[in-house]
Amino acid sequence: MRRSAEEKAETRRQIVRTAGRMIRGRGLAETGVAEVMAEAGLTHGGFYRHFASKDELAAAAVEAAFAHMRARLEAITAKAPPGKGLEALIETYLTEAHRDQPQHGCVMASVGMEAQRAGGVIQAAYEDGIARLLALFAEQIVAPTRKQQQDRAQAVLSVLVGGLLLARALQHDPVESKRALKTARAAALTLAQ
Amino acid sequence: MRRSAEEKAETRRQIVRTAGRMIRGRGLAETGVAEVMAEAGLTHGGFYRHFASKDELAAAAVEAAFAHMRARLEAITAKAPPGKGLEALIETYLTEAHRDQPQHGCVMASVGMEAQRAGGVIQAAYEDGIARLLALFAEQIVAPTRKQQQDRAQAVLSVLVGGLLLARALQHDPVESKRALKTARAAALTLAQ
DNA sequence: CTATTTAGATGATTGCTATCATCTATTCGT
DNA sequence: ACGAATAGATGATAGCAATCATCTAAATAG
Repeated sequence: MRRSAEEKAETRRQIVRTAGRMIRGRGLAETGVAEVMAEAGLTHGGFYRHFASKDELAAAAVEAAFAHMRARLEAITAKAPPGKGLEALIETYLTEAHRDQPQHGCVMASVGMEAQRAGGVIQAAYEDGIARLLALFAEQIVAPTRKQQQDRAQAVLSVLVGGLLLARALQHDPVESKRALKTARAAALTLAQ
Repeated sequence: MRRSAEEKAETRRQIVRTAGRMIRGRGLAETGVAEVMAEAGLTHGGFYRHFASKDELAAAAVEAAFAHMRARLEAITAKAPPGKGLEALIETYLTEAHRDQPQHGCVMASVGMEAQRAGGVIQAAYEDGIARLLALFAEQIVAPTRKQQQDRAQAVLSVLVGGLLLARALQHDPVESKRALKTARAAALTLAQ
């Protein structure tokens, strides 16, 4: 059942999208090739027509997830009033929706250490994604020097990720978890300036 | 080759300690029962004399790792000059040593989301560990009200974990990685007051 | 001192996962 | 239109991991 080049590319995108969701939602090791293919409406056999290995799929998924996030964040800063871009980013990141849906959220918060430990192409895609994310944050920060912009971007990203992780860890106590989100939002704003 | 009750307890401690190291260093899914036992100087067969399942071992390992960390951190605050306890905690957490040795470090930073997703006893041990860690931090924070103490503890823990994660993600660029540690230390100090 | 218990070793077993060989139906180059 | 190429399906295969049955030698109860 051969498909056209365009159909193949769309299939590939679909596989990558599905893998990205599953990896963030269930973890790298817990996501199997066959499951991804089934979820994408295919069987496991055709997988290797698209990827040389599970690792290459995972790397593509990490890359795509970061790219998708950047696109969303850029759209948000574009819509925000001038000078309020970073605030908008912070508000978007530290929400209950993001806490409750890791499968659609930040790779760093869902599979950070796993991607790091994986090594090879996965780690490379992860590290690249982080670097670009940092750059995106830095752009939105007003500071006297470039160095200070970058410093603050690092600080802000740190609280965002740590705050989200903490909010998830406290999820069994909804009040406490919401508090963690709120506290982290305030902290991020403080560190931004 | 039956052992005395004392020997058995020591063997168990050894298994838990080994598992804690391996789980933090390599990940939950990547750590096998047989490997843990081998690393502990035993064969895989005796495992079920000590634990009902891999999950129970993992839960025990998470709990022990948190307990060990609390003990270390409490020792550090005890040695610090009065009023400087939190500063000492921050300095200890955000070091290159901690960045480079996840197998001896904070569970939240090494297997946070994995433990969360695992559910059951592992998740329970993880969430309990976080709660106690937060309490330990709160104790060291000087603030007008208890609520403010807890808020700041949440904020500080968030930067610590996020900062460590970021420093690890930037490890390929040692300068940038050290900068992330330094920035996060400064941010944590700011948020503490 | 003997009988019973059991820590740990050995060796299945079962189930899952990544990967690959082969098949088939379709599409594209010519 | 026709033959080569290939996307995806079907169906192995190989390896690994968790769990368990059984065995053994030592320790403890009586």
